[in-house]
Amino acid sequence: MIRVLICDDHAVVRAGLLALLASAPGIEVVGEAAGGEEAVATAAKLAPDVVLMDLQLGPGIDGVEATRRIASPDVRVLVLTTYDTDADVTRAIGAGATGYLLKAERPEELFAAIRAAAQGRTTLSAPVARRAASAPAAPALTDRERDILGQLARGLGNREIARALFISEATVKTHLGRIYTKLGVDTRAGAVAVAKEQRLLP
Amino acid sequence: MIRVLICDDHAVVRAGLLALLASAPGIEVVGEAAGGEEAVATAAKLAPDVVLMDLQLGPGIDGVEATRRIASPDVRVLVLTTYDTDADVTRAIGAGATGYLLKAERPEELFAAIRAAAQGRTTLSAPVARRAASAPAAPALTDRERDILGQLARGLGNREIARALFISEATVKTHLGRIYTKLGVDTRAGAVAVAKEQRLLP
DNA sequence: CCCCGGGTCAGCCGATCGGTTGATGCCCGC
DNA sequence: GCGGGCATCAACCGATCGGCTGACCCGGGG
Repeated sequence: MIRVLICDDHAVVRAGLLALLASAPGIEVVGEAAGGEEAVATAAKLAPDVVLMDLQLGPGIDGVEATRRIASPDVRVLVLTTYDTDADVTRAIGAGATGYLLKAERPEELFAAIRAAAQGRTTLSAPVARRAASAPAAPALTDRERDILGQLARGLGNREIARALFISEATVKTHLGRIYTKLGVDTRAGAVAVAKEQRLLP
Repeated sequence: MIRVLICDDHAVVRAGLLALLASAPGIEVVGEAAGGEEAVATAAKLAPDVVLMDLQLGPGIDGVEATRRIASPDVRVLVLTTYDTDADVTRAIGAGATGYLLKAERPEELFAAIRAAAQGRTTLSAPVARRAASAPAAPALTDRERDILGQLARGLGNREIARALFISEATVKTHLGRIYTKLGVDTRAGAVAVAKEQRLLP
């Protein structure tokens, strides 16, 4: 039996997955977690074979960070989430996830992915794999650029962003220019829109 | 038996709900739908007592519109979704939803809400009801203001927005000013951030 | 009938933004 | 040890934005 731990911040979804996986032969749900910290603690205690991990976990550490702390050859992490933006996929894989599935996938795919993950084999949802192949060159913002973008999304002006981050206004403008280029926009409003769309901000 | 139709664009979630509701006494799932149009058609054909409706349904008509077309004294619509923004709640209730539940709710609450909905009684998730009580005065943008906001979120300048909507630049600025006031911001970037946060745009 | 909310438009102002060019310092990998 | 990516800063420019005041038209409800 493959021992599975479910991590999702929505109780209804957890219960649904629990009931769904009960019908899957060879798979046994041994525990649930509603948040990142809880997932890390429960995974350490139960030592499951596979952790089904959602990326959006409300307050506390997010699914990527939880994945980073849990993933190991003994405990595989299979991401099961709604979105398939470049940023999410690359961050999750980078954090050590053994697979990346979309909730839109058919349940049989989920079962198969869990079994594959238990053996250390990676599974990517079709849309994810397809876009990974025809990589449109991911923008990949730097940490500092994300900082600026975060302040920008609060509606701050350049002067205010500068003060908030203890740098000069000139530097803010430089970073913004590069952000525009990477995101393919030319205004702050457009940058915020893309950032929210691509889930580049927490 | 209460006959239930499940509408959600995520196959895994549908399967989960199906399995979960199978364990609820007195509740019987008679069908599934992955999109708005499909939900309307299936509801018409099966005449379920309650439709479990997600608001985010990918392409096509959204959950609110589907609710509007389905809701009746014979077919109650119970919204089951992730977000609880003012805009979503008011639009759903306005469209005739008999209840508004969050996926974060405990499964027992879901069962109870389905039974309540079947009898025409309204159920609101605790967080939803709480905020409805202490109403912080919903902004409520006009149709035209939403139009402007939509173009703004594409990163367009005032001149471009004006051309896109066949109005003068002056009018765009007037609308923008009112949008800022209603959203409690004072820059276009801030307006886009709030719009995405509050899910004011499709 | 008149008022009011929503949409439209105008002109003016100072402040801010976006683009450009150029430069310095740091740390990492080859 | 040297290039290169990253972060930092400067000065300049024209274009745009945000705030303001005032105005017109339309449609519907009191």
